[in-house]
Amino acid sequence: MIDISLIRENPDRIKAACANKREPDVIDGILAADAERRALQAEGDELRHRQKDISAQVAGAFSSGNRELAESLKAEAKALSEEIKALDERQRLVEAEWSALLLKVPNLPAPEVPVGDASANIVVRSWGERPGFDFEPRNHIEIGRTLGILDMELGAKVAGSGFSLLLGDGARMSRALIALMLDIHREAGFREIAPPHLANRAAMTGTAQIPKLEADMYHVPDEDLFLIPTAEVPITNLHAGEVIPEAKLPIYYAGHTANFRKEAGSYGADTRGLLRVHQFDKVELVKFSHPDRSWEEHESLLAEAEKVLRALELPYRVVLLSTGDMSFASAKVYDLELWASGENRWLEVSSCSNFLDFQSRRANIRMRPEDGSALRFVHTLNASGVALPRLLVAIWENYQTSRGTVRIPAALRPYMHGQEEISPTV
RNA sequence: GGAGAGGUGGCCGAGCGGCUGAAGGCAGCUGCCUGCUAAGCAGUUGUGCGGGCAACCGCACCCCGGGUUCGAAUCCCGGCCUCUCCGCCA
Repeated sequence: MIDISLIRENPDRIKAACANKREPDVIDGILAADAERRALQAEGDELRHRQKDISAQVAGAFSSGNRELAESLKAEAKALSEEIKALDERQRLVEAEWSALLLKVPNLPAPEVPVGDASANIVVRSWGERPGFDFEPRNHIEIGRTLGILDMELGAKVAGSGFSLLLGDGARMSRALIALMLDIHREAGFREIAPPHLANRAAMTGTAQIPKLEADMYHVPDEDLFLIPTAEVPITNLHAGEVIPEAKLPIYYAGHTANFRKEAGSYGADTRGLLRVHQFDKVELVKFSHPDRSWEEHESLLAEAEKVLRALELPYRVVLLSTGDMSFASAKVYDLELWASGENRWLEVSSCSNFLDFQSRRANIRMRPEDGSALRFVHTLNASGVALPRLLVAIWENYQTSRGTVRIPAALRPYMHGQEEISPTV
């Protein structure tokens, strides 16, 4: 969340950020609640001070045998105690309102982020050549059906519409890609994590899925648990409530999980095949950074995600998202988009975000500086490295042949026992 | 799922309902001392909120949330977590 003192000192700047991020403006409500909260606390502290003082005199009065004085002090303290209780109740309500509103304020976009909607996004660079074909390239749904490696109907049969099901070499390729990606990241110092696929409400609030995205997550009511929409949630919350010694930073983690998203309201766009499904695998990269060095860490994190696409020799571009297109919690986001020849368009396979101290304030993740100065919030970052379904789409569509087969990228062959091609299964 | 034990500061560990933000030890920091290392002596070392330019002052925090009481780390209730035993199970 945003530092309350920043809101007090510069409300207009926060309001502008809300507008640019297309988020409702709750700043005036926060300022009002904040003022009331502070007044109530000052009043309560003063009453508690007096109450403590009188209480302390009770024992003395008793031991010196002055019963009457003791009883009158008790009565006085009792009256104060009731006054305090009433005040506490009001303070609790005001504070609940205050913090609920505070959780709805988005992070501030970094200065270099273009203001506007998706049309203001900037293509930072491109890599690789789009493949040429001397035939009409097919899309991944046709390829999947022909090769017997993807069956959306079966996914719908056992779970529902929007659940994919990979078969045979499709499932194998998915597994191989996960291994390849984790190996790449391990090489770069990312510690592998296999976290729970469910997370509690506190964790979801810490990384800011709650409150904004609560309705988009699958929920287990009995335990108040949520199926994770990204491994960012369990991994970032690994250090929730901790104070990390400065020397331990930065910390890098990589984890593979399934991810679950209702995708409510997104019907009509990208609904075909693997482009937008309710459950998908992803390798996620998470960094805990020294607060003074997160911008360098952001660039190197982007480069880390790019490694995967380069290893697989897939043409991609890097897009700097505008204020209106970026996520609630982020200060700056690069998207990685793969070219998919059958879809004939770019597909987002990774978001690489710097959250600065936005998540660490919520999850209370701090750093103890070596020079003994005050604790500071660390910075958190994450990137997909990368999402599986659209990666499969791009590989199948870009590596398809006129014979109807799919060549396996060279880097992936060692992970598939040297297999070079996926052919139709009978 | 059933039965029991327990959750105190960076760590270990004490704590008759009041003078305990919390003994003692360890670790850390600062001085002093010692020809190196070690030892020794003295002091010091939590976090958050509110107020003040500031030294500082007030309040809160002994897993979390309620309750009893003039007063709770200490008593009562609920929850969470850890450990042991039994049952069940990939």
